[in-house]
Amino acid sequence: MVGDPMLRIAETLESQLRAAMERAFPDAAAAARQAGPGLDPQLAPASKPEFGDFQANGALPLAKPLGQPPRKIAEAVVEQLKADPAFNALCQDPQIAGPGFINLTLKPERLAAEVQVRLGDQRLGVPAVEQGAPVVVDFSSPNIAKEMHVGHLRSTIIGDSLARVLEFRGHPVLRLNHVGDWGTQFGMLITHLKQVAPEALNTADAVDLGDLVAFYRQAKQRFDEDETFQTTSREEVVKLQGGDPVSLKAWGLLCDQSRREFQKIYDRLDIRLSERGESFYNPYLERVVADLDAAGLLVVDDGARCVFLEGVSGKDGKPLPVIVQKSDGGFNYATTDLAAIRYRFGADPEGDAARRVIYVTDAGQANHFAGVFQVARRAGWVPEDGRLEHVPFGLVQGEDGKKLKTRAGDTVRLRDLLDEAVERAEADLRRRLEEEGRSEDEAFIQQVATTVGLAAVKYADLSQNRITNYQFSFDRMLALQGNTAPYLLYAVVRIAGIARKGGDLEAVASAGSEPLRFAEPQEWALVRELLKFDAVIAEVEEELLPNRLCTYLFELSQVFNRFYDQVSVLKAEEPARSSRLALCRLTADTLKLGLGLLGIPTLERM
RNA sequence: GGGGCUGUAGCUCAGCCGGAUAGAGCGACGGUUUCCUAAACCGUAGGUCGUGGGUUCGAGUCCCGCCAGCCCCGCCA
Repeated sequence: MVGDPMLRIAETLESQLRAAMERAFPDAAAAARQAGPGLDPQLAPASKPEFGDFQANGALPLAKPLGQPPRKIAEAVVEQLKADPAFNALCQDPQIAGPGFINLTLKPERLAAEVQVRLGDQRLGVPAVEQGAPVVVDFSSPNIAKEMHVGHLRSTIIGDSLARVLEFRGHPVLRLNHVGDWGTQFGMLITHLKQVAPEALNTADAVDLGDLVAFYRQAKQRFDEDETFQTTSREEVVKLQGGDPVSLKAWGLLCDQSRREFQKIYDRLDIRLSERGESFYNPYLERVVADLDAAGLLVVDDGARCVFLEGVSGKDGKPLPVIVQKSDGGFNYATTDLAAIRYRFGADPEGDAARRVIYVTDAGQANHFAGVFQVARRAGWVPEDGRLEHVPFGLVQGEDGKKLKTRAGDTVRLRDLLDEAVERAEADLRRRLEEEGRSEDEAFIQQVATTVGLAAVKYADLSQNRITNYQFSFDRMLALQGNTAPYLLYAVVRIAGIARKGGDLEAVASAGSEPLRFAEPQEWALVRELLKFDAVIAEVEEELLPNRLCTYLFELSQVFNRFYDQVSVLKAEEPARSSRLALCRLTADTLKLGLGLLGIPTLERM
């Protein structure tokens, strides 16, 4: 078990700095400890490479209380630091800069040693947690009888990536597909089909998914316009939820059909997912309502059973309700979500015993989840140390800046999007082959086009901070230049090329090799970039922001491309050659692992 | 009316616990290939961080007001 070298260095430095500050200013330290956690060295990664590896800003806030200029304070701290042999073993002489920053640069041999450690480590310096309670990641969640469209892409890809990161860290992850297979929509659809296409309700594959989508649209329209249809649909839902065999059979057929279509998309995108739809929680709904009642949280209002939220008021200043049972007796999505929360945190045979539950849905549902989470907490269904998190992402907007709506008909189907991505990647590849006079067989072209096209789609989505809305654009999403998946894949390909031309990447990673020797600034830049990986993974695990990983991998690729451009590897003399090969090896491993955590496979040639 | 999110270069976006001269990509302009894949590299131009206050040694970042866009607000999910 290697631990997390860079993180450990940061912690070591922090405690050394704190000790130095306390020796320099014992009175201030005592006072700070009295008031709170004590003196804070404010250690942070250096904001610019020329400042070294770390900067400590802790001298500045002391200027006022101590009545001394901050640079003088920094000098006193530095003096104490230089008296610490452990510090001197780690760092070069600290520099004081600007108004009173203390800049720290790690000793080169220390950095080289860290690279060496990671070369021999499968996990590249990222520690594995002890196996603990499961983490539930609820993502993708398409609706039965609807086709997956671009809106589902974000949830699917972001959720998958978060699950991969959590799994890599060693958490047992439950990837749950909370498909919309229950509720009013089925009442609508079954009622409509009974009238216009009854065969679809008792014969498998009597209609295909495209037809089903059309029927759904018609049913939705009738539901919005026709009060009688609305009532019949609601009755149908109650029958279904009550276990009526005819309704159940029809429902089962519809689900099977959609499920097969979803699976095709998941297979293409290499998404692993356990289906556990809304219907799964049906047997628990009554108890949810009963227990809310027993807890004294339930209020009947206008015939509906509600829990009124604390701290959230609606139009008239009245608290906002979460409706858990409709006036017609039917349950709705809030009830299902409550049952799901309870089940996921619940103890083993009747639950998942999770400690962290993550929902990857669009930001439009933020209010809904805030309400449901509050009710679950007040009902006592979230354990003390349980984390219940909504991971919202921005809406996919049309060219008009408005939400892309299913009903509007201008939705881009996910399968069409993926097809287009692969086609564009293929056309681009064929053009390159032509220009470069290369000749490749058809299998190679298909393989590369598929990988590049799908990677471009995934990366386009993941590389953006998920919280902001984005305007859907084929050109932007499928761009193959700049900060895109192909740029990262290309860096891997370049390293594979070095290996093909005689660079032994296996040997440099074996134990007992010569110490690494670096001299060029491009080498040091790459070393420093490589050593950030573990901190990035820790951050993604905590913040659930895959774009941080994307940014890192892009920067690593940039630094590598500069290195590759300006420093030759294979033609270098020893020991530079082996040391550079080692950097190539670790870069490739880091990119492969990092891209893998984004759900993107790499290539040897492209 | 209430609530949430967003507003940073021509466009699309990063910007971590408040830290030094606000960064990328695209687009524009100019350059680099007898050498490991040029899907690359280097350079130039481009900014009142929506706006007005406040907090403090220091604010794109925190607090308040305002403006703009999007989303949500009782029996759809």
